[in-house]
Amino acid sequence: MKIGDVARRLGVTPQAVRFYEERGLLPAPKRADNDYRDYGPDDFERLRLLVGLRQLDVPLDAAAALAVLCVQGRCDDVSAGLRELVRDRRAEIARRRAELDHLDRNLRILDENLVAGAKPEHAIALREGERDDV
Amino acid sequence: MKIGDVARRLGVTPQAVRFYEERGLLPAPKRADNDYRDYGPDDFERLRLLVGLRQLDVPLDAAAALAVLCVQGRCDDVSAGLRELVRDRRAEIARRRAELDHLDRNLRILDENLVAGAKPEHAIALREGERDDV
DNA sequence: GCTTGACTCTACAGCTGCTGTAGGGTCTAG
DNA sequence: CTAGACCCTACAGCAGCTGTAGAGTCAAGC
Repeated sequence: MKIGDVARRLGVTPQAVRFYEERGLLPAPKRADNDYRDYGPDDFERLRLLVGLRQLDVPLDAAAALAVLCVQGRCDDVSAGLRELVRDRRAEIARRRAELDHLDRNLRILDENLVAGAKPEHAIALREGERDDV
Repeated sequence: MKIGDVARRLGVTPQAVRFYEERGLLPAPKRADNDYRDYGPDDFERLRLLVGLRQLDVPLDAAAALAVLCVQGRCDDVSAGLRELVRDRRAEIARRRAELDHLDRNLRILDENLVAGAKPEHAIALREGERDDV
């Protein structure tokens, strides 16, 4: 299979696939006579795992490490590592959600102040983190 | 005021402040005899606005543009631009929240599957965007 | 007067995870 | 034979900084 085919099937760009290879996160597939990359089922599977993990927002290096364990059939290690990773990811997501909520609240307050006629330079105050005048 | 002082008061690093200046988002302050940057009240105020807007996750260029209008006293323009920006930011936040929720749901499902003893390589499927096997 | 430590300066590399561009080669259909 | 869709490499760029190297400056304490 050519790079465009695997990329299409996995919903990524050919550049991304080359990028993974260049970073050593995927083994280089064999090349056809015209020097085109030629992906076999194993290559495809490994890339599929990598892409699937990336869609779960797993950092690239961790995703690659898990994918390699996976194709080596070391499922138990993978399972353990993966559950830990999932825990971390979900904690991070909770954190980011809280951040977004906080941000949204501040933006709402800013908007309300502006509607009420507050001058922008006063409405834009520093929030939490460092105080100044307020 | 020296760069470390303004940075501390605004809760950012001196490098960040230099970075803003280098990118033309802040005017270069005058220099003391020893070539240290010397920030006056106006410099400080402009930086304060910039930092405040950044804390609201306003993109750097937009934040800089608003800050300059602000210190020029064109409050009405600022107010209008700012309200529009706030609207965009909040929409973006809602979008990102939805993404995070989606992600968290998928991670939860993955975790449940792993707990139930599913093999990782099957549990890690591609979600929405491109189908494959599921 | 000397050292120590905390600051300042410039200039540039690196981070994440790709995307885009330039400048070429290759394959396929009409 | 040509047009268009693909493939190749190599490198620059994005956001918004952070970190590092190498050097100067300043205040306090001995």
